[in-house]
Order: sequence, then structure tokens, then C-alpha cells
Amino acid sequence: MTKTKIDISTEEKLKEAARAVFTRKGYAATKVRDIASEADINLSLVNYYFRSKEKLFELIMAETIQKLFDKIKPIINDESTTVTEKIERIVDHYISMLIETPDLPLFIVNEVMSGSNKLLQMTNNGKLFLNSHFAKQLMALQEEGKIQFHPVNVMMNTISMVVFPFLMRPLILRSGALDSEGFIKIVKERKKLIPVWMAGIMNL
Amino acid sequence: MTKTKIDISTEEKLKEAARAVFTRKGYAATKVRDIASEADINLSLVNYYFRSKEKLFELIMAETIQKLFDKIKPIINDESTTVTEKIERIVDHYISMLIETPDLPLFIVNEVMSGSNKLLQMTNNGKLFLNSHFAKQLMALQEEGKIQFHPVNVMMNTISMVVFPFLMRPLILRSGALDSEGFIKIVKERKKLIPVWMAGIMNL
DNA sequence: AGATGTTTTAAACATTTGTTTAATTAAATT
DNA sequence: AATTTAATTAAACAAATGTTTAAAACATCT
Repeated sequence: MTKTKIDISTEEKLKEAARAVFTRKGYAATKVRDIASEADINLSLVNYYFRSKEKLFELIMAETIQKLFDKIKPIINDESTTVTEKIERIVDHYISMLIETPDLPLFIVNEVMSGSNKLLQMTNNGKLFLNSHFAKQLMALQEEGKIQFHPVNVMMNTISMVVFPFLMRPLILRSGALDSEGFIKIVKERKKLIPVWMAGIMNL
Repeated sequence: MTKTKIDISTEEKLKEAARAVFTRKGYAATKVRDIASEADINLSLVNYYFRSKEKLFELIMAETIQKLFDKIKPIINDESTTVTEKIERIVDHYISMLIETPDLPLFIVNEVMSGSNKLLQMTNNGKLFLNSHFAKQLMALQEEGKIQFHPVNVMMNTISMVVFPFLMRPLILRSGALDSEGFIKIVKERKKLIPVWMAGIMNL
């Protein structure tokens, strides 16, 4: 019996299509037939390769979240950087990523709201942040009186200011206030601005 | 011929159920049967009162968006208040509203991403903001050099910092970092903090 | 080439789901 | 009270949708 040899190209094409459609339309609105036709591949092969729509979704989800945290982990645990430097790197990395995949935030947020625990599992119940060097630095800042509020606000504000514009992007574009390039220009400028604003907020 | 007299109670119960389920699960994941059983009312009555699932959704959507902008309009056009006072009022109003209906942001954001133009229609293509007294004040601030960035960043940051925590709420709660009351405590504190932070960002 | 295992295809299946129908009950009007 | 109109119900329908089946095409190995 030979080792199962599958055509990577087909499986990968389907995964790529699934990623695209799931991300764009969400789980419920995505039909298996959408994925198949997006990949231009026979309907049955979706089940052949991934057993079920749900299994395929979970696979995509896990990979997406993995990719989301792989880069952030070393940044928030780097003991050689200051709080502001960490924020600079986080902001830079995520804005770059989101320019490439602007639909990602809704995908994640939907997953969060729909009650799945994938994200929590992958962040070790949020302890990835709570136990990070970054968190320790923030608590130190609080103790020396630089910040008079819960350190969680720092993370909230940073992620908010990075991610939210992408959630509003379709609205902004369709309103005509900015075009696609104008939007990218603004968010790229925010790469520099957000760390400065955050430094101000923390009295640094 | 008498004026159609319908049992308000039934229609209203269905609308309330629809609002709840649509908001919680989104359009595609909501089944007409979910709405009927949430309202504990016969399935057929959904079509009897609202013609179709889509019509019902549009009705809920329009009402929601209406409610969303009714309050903000006078605030951003009040010529007697400063930029910071306006931000204080916006932040206070929306955080209060979101504490009552924490699922609202996802509902809106989904609607935005799914390509509907309801929101744009209701904001007169975003001109509600662009032509507001608030926008004029921000442009003045830019001209006198207080802010060296596109004024749209002010609105982006304010809304981001107000709304985003509610999008992350399920994750935060399930992570155990905060409980339901702890979350409310934090966002209530942010009512005071966000205007201060924004003032800092604008060098006010 | 023939045998064996893998991938692809078209068709069919069983559920789910939005909507309609036709009959019944309740309310309003004359 | 009789008649008309509105509201409610259970059943049925048709289309959509996730999944399976069985046969064909393709590849690999002896």
C-alpha cells in the first residue's frame, strides 16, 4: 500500500478559495458551492478533501489565528525593547498585514462573537498577553504613576486604532471620503502616528 | 373599508425577536424559524407581517441605524460646544448605548462589510460628518497647526476606542481577564479617559 | 500491460429553509 | 345577529444546500 499521494495543487486551491470566501462572507453566508466555484473545482472535492464544511472552516480558522499570533509573541516578550518600541512593532506589523488582508478583522470578530473558543485556545486563554513582558512593563508604568488607569486600556487602544479603520473601510470607500489609495495612505501614516499618540496617553 | 388594524403586540414581539436574533447571529445565520420561536409565535406570521426575511431585516436595520444617528446629529452640529465637549458627549452617549446593546457593533460592522448601503443612505453618503460643525472645527485645528494629520483620524480614533472593546468583549469575558461587571467598570472609566486622551492627541 | 490505488466527475439524497396555501378562529362592522 | 375583515394555524411546497454514491479518469507500481 502506497502512501496516500494527493494533488497538493487541488487541495491548496480549495483552501485558498475557502479562506477567501469565508473571510469575505462569514461562515453562514458561505456556501460549499461558492468555495468550489471560486476554486473552479468540482463540488464533491470539498468533502473529499476536508470531510465537511465545518471541518474546513475550523482548519482555515486555526491557520489564520496561528498566523495572527506567531509574529506578535516574540514582539511582546522581547526584553530588550521599551513599551513604545513594542507598540511601534505591533502597529507596524498588523497594519502591514491588514493592508494585505483587509477582510481579516471581520472574520476574526465574527468568530469571536459567534462564540467559538479557537482564539482563546490559541492565546492560552489570554495569558499570552497577561504573562508577557509587555504586560509587566505596563504594570510597572502604572506603579510609578505614569498611567492612572488599568493597563488593559493600552492594549485595547492600540488594537482598536489599528484594526477599526479596516472594519470601517468599506463604508469609508463607498462614502467617497477616501479612495482605495487614499485609505492606504492614511493607515500607513497611522503606523507612525499611533505609537506617538499612545506614548502621549502613557505620559512617555 | 376599514383601516387595517393589526395586533401590535404580535408584530412588535416579532420585531423584537428579529432584532435580538439578527443582532446576535447576523443575517445569514438567522433562520426565520429562529425568529418565530424566539418570539414564540407561529412561523407563518413572520411572512404575514413582514413579507420576507429580507424585508424584515431591512426594517430592523433602518430602525437601528436611525436610532444610531438621531442623537449624534445635534451633538456634532452644536455650534456652542468645543471639540473636546463634542467628543465627551459622543463618547458618553455611545458607551451608554453600547452597555445596553453590546452586540450592536458587530451587527453594524457586518452590515457594512456585506455591502449594504443602508448606512450610507442614512448618513447622506457620509456628508453628515463631512459637513458638520465638528468637521469644520477639526479643519480649523489643522490650519492653526494643532494637529498635523488628516482630521479624519480624530473621528476614527474616537469611534475606534469607544466601539472596539465591545467587539472584543466576548473574548475578554471568556478569557477570564475581566468579568461582566469588570468590563462595564472599565468601559465606564473610558467615558472620562477617551476625551482626555483625544485632547492630548490634538494638543488641546 | 495489468493491477491497484487515487482523484475527479455527475448525479442523487436528505435536510434545511424561505415562502405559500387553505382552512380555522377571532375581531370588527353593519 | 349576520357579515365581513383580520389574525392565526398546520401543512405543504419549492428551492437551496451539505453530503454521499458510484462510476470514470488518472496515476503508480509490479
